[in-house]
Amino acid sequence: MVKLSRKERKRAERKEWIIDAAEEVMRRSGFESATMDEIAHEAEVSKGTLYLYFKNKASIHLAISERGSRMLNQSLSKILLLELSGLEMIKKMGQSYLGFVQQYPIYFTAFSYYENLISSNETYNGELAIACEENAREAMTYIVRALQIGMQDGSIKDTYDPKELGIIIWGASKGVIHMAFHKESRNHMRILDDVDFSLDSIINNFVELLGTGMKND
Amino acid sequence: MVKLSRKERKRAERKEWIIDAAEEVMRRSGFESATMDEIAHEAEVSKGTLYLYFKNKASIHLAISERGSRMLNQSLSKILLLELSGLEMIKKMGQSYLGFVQQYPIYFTAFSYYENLISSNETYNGELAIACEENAREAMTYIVRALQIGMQDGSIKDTYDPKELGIIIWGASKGVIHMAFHKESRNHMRILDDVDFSLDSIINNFVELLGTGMKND
DNA sequence: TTCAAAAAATGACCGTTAGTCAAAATGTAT
DNA sequence: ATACATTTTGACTAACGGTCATTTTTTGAA
Repeated sequence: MVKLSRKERKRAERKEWIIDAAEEVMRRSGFESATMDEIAHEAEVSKGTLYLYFKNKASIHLAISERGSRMLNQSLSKILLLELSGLEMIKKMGQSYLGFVQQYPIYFTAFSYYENLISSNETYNGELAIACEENAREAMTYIVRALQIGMQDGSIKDTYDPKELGIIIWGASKGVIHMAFHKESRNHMRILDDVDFSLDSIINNFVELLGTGMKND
Repeated sequence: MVKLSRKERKRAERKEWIIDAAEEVMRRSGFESATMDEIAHEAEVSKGTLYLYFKNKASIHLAISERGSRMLNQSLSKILLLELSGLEMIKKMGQSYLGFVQQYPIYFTAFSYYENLISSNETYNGELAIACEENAREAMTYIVRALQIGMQDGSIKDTYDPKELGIIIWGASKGVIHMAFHKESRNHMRILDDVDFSLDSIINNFVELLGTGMKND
């Protein structure tokens, strides 16, 4: 049993190593343009080996998304442990999400990609996809928990259903950060060119706006 | 000059015809899976002909996005002509956007796709891409105009910068609709499965929430 | 240490698809 | 009717994701 476990550990390490390589290649070329040959080369294995560890290219992408969402959850979960009002927790989560996106843009790109492909690809049903969904569900529970805390401590209106409000906050945050993020990282999206607000300013105002909307008077 | 114009008109018609076919194929198979051969077959032309009208596959996708964003703008622009307060205009725009997405899901998918690919593909710099950007900028001006009207008629707080608020509203709306939309159209995204709110309910509450946040007290 | 059986890794190969281009078909003007 | 210009065609190429027979490495019993 010990031997099997060592083998498994080695296999897991190798898998992580391949994900590292894939992240690097995708950082350079984007998910579409990254080829399996490139990834294999970067990981210093043959192409065939990639397929011993991952079913196909989409699986590699999913593995990156899973890793990213797990990391994000870790930082969100900590917020619930702080001595804050529910409303402040929600605000903190927004900032935390932004910080995550800024620190690891590759994961944000991966998430966006994931959501676009999920509907059209068979692979997005397997084990890894379920893990991603599970992570997303977990993130949602953190938000809902903070909302419930806020409704209890009186910092957040209790006229909304916390679950529904959670979906709204989650979706809206993603949308705003998506937009603001693209403003930072691209030469395209010219809608935003004649607007010189910083990403932080946009997010802060957004959090303020949502906060006012759900604040208890 | 008249002859040249006729020729040009014919060419433009043919182009629209190809876009129609491409939309149909992508509705069936999704953008990724749609092949140029399929599109050619659907449009009843040879593959080579596609390339006489569009530089490449990405261009066809852009043409669809351009068409969609032009349609959306048309419905947004009408709202500015109504006898409404600025705040009501903004709410109406949100509903209008939702209606558009529900009526023409293919364009919403195209927009999402567009935003994911824009950074990685060369084609997203040419004439069509500029037209898309121009449409997006135009949509933004409608939102900003409504916000300015609202700040003038007193229905919207004037503590925010209208342009910045415009970006926030636009981004947040896209995010919420994106999420709610996927809930409707997919069997995935299981975060949302144990939540049985309707798309309309989510959007209404979102509009309500944002509205409260920017309402003048 | 030796060796054979099992496991892991390899890369030449295959099918598919975006994109090209020489040849064919169609349109136009005299 | 003919010659010239324009448009269309589809066989072809290159590149990529994915496969699998073969080679290399690991393992453990003698």
